[in-house]
Amino acid sequence: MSPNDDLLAIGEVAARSGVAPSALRFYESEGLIHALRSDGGRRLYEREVLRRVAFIRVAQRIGLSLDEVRSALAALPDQRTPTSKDWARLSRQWRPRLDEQIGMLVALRDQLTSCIGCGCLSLRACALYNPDDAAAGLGSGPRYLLGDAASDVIGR
Amino acid sequence: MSPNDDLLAIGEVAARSGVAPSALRFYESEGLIHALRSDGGRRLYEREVLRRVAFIRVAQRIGLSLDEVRSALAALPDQRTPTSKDWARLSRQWRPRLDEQIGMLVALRDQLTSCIGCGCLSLRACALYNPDDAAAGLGSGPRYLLGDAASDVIGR
DNA sequence: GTAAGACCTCAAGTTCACTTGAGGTCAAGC
DNA sequence: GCTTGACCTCAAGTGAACTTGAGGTCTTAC
Repeated sequence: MSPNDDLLAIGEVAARSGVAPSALRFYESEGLIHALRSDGGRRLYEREVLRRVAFIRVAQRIGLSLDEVRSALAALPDQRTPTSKDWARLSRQWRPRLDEQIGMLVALRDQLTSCIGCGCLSLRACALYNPDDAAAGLGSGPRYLLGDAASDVIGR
Repeated sequence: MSPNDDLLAIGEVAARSGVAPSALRFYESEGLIHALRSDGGRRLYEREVLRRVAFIRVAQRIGLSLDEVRSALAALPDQRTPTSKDWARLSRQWRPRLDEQIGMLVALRDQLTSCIGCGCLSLRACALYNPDDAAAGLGSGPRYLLGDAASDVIGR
């Protein structure tokens, strides 16, 4: 592999994408991006990787885990460089997710004054207390989500 | 402390709030809630704790860390049981945060088709790539946020 | 030709919000 | 009186998404 066949070193990709080199190595270890190697063993990235990284970061902002991102990326063509149509197709899938998240927060906001403001803040009756499966992107780690278990009311 | 002066055992609080006993102990260790003790050393909770726990969980849904929740709770009166007015005052503070989050997601959605759809997905120009300080609630752990470092564009 | 800096690998550490487990105590019912 | 189940403490583990560090190699510029 010749050293500058329009390929980027990891530092360059890092600078251009705003993603740390360690993160890029990590993404590679996770199978999210791919790099060629120089004779000396250094990573050489095709320009395409910038779009891939951008995709990953935006997907994360929307609340996808890297696992989900990996699945999404798996839908890209394997044997040719993805076109912008390919990327558009992928990102269109975010739409419902975004809509859902927005709806969730709006509902939360609408309930906020009336619900806590009124002093009920109950666990059964209060709409604030029905996160359902909508806890995407809030915090990390194993966690029991509020669900059927929340079955009582605060007041006597 | 008499064993049933209208106080709740940890299991009861757990069942009523939907929060695991281990989490309640954890919250206590973090100074978020407080418990009296029985002669035998068991935790006895005042009814008020249910509202406190509810507050904590809702705050988390909005994206606050436990650290922030602690600060918020510090604003509650120390010497008397908080009234619903007190709680309302606290939760009103969530409003701007919620508004901001919603705005962020809406902007993201609005940009989505035009931005990725058009194939630009650039790092400098694309609105998708200006998370600023708005990464609240996305994932965990130390992480470099996209910022000034993201300073280039994908296309040549 | 050599010094500096960019890069390599691999293992271990970090944060958050908890959970799990070990080893033991307390309280209620029979 | 004894079993059972709820509870106790304290230390260590978990998962995601990385970062940090140690110890070493490559490449470039002078």
